[in-house]
Amino acid sequence: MSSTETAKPSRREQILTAAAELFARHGFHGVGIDDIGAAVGISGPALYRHFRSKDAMLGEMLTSISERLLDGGQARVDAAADAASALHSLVRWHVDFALEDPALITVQMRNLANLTDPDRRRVRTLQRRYVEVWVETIRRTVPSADEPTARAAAHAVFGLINSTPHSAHLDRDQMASLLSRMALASLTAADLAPLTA
Amino acid sequence: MSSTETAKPSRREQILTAAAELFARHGFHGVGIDDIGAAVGISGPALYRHFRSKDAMLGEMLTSISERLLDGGQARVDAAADAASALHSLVRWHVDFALEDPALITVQMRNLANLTDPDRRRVRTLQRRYVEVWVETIRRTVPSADEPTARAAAHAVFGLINSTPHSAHLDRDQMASLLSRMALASLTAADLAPLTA
DNA sequence: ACGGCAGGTTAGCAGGCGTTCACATAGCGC
DNA sequence: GCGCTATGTGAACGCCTGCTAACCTGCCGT
Repeated sequence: MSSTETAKPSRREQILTAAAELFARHGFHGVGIDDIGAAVGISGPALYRHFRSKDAMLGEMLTSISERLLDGGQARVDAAADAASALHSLVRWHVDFALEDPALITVQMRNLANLTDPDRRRVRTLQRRYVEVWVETIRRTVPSADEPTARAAAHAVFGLINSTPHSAHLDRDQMASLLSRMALASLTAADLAPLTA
Repeated sequence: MSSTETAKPSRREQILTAAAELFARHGFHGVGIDDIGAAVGISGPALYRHFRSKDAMLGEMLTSISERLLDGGQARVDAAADAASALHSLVRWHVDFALEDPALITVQMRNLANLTDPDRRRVRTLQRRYVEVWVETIRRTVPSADEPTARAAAHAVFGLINSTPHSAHLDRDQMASLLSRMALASLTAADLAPLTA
């Protein structure tokens, strides 16, 4: 009874974390099964005691991150009093997530193409739903934006926030503050759909 | 004398373009030499008449894009009358570039790690200089931003603009307008460095 | 007319990769 | 104590991939 629940996440989670780091740095195909093993102190084929295949690791990792992102985002929006604060906490949620786990965010951005077909379908569905949460929230705060514009703006903001890993120049709090402010400011400019700049 | 210069860019450029498209979609390691050949109508090893290796293709492609980005950006800044219009045309330059060649931008964002060591050094140097152009321009327009903040903001804006390939919901002009406005708006929020949001 | 070269072809090799196999061993319920 | 299960190991296998080799061919300058 000393540690019935805290001790469980050991190996599997450990492997996933290490693999995420490696995938983020070298790309899925740039990382060997032996590299992942070495990163957690075991060697090579031992990983197959925990995962069915290398693809399964990526699949599980991307599925879980997409689910967490969607659930957390939805929860923040549901809990918000008004549209403006919904958008605010949605931004804050994504920023915190990206700063908390830069490797995972990077993998999700870059390695969708390396998923197995069924895995890719599942992840894309989750991502689409997450985007939908954003689109709705954006349109509630910036009513003059039509739907395609809001969608494009959402993707652009994801790009802005997810660019985190490439610049560690600031400490976490400053970075979070900067990214949040930039994201929100950029979204307020997402109105006036047509007309050249 | 009929076509001494316009006819040359044929094969080499053609291959590079096709390879960029494939690398962007499947990742460097996810694309075979045969795939690239097939994409330009020749088959497999014929590519070695034009490039020394697969790495050399990526190297040349990333070096050239980094040079074009830097030169174009520098030129826009030099030609600008004041700081504000310098930033404006810098944004416009990058946006146009990203919309013109989404595949190249994607490859540059994602496949730095797959470069050969010497190639990576050269590309990183070029990228650093490009970032420097942005940092200086940002600091001239937003004087209250310190240098690390300006640098982080520049990276964030790159992320915002380069997210283009993932969303083709809008036509080119609308997309260019939207991204430009979002980028500029986000940069105006890059002041007030510290203090939590 | 012709020799050479730019550019293409197919066959084959060597290395690396994901995966499996046969085997070891440590903890643990009976 | 004993066997079962969970976990790890090193060797081996088969495939796939980048690259080279040997050979072909049409164009272009002289």
